[in-house]
Amino acid sequence: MIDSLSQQEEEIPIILLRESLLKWWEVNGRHSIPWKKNCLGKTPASGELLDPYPIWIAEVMLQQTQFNVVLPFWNQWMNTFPSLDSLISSNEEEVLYVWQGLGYYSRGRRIYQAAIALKENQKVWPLTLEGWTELPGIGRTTAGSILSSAFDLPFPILDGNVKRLISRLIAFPKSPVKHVAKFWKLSEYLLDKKRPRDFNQALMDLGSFVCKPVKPSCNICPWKSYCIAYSNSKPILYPMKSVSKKKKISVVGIGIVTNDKGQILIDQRLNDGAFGGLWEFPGGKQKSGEKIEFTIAREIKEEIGIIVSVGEHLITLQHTYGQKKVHLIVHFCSIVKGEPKPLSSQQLRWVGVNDLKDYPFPAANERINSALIHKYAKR
DNA sequence: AAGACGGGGTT
DNA sequence: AACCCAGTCTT
Repeated sequence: MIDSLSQQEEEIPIILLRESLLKWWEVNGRHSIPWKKNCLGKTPASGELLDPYPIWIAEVMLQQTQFNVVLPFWNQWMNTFPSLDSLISSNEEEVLYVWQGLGYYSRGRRIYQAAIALKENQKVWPLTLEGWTELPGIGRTTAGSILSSAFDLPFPILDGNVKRLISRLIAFPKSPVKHVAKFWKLSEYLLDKKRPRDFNQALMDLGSFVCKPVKPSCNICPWKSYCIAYSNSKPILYPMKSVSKKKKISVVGIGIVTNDKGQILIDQRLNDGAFGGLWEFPGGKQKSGEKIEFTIAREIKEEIGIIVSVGEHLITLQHTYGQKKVHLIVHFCSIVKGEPKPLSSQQLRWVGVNDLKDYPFPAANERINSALIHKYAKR
């Protein structure tokens, strides 16, 4: 049972670790976080309750975004939506407007969805892990942060900082990603149950100021004398990475459906999901054993509800985005039967080749568009 | 170009 | 439960 604590780990000196960390934090931690002040603008006493609303907003903003980036957006947010009630009486569009520039817009959308859910729950703030995690956009780490920050309740956290700290502390020889259960147990085990708010913040501060991913400042680390990676080895080796899997190539068949006016059929993707709201030519992923012409016909039947015959090849291109490689194989098609319907997109449109430039396409499609323009110019 | 990252979705 | 994903930033 690798995910439970070994005897050796149960002997790690938690009392000394807690004491030394909190002592370090009192001098060197971040103590000017606006959402961690009470209504008098003071640092709260142990056990004192804080308003969860500003903390919730901050913690969601802090997902994959650094503190100094978040701060101005949080200020703007609190000016625009100072309370849960003001957020509820607003709408998604205004929320996204305030979110503009912060990235990961689904976070903003989920905050709004969660606000609506809270309203239906009589606007009572949850006091349990499940109560928070069932809200959109809140996983276990964010829930633990909110519960410990707002109510000083003893819930652990496990973000990248904590995974790195623990990996180094015990010189864990594998990727934490594969052993999250064990890391959750260790985070809970380490947590000072008498001062969860301060302790979790101290963990984060230690991770961002001292136990950094590169160039950790071990010489000033309060855990220097307890850290196995420091004493034995090189801290920089941890956390271990999981063996990188090679990115898989997917093959996508795309149809240029034309009508007798020489127009081309394009569709607008749904707003949520990949390339939300952008326009594309109909098509989709090739299934194993499928001929690409069949893929195109099948996808167009599923997405547009028409039967097409797949004709001349236009272009094949490769594109890499994120972790994925795609091969796009593009064929002309003509309608054999049926009336186009937007079965899995927002809308369809017949457009002339010269009007394609007026519609936003995913980057990979630009080369298809220029191939089309080229082709039509020669006719 | 490739990896890290927290929540969520899928299998 | 074990993966995989989208989107953004860092290396």
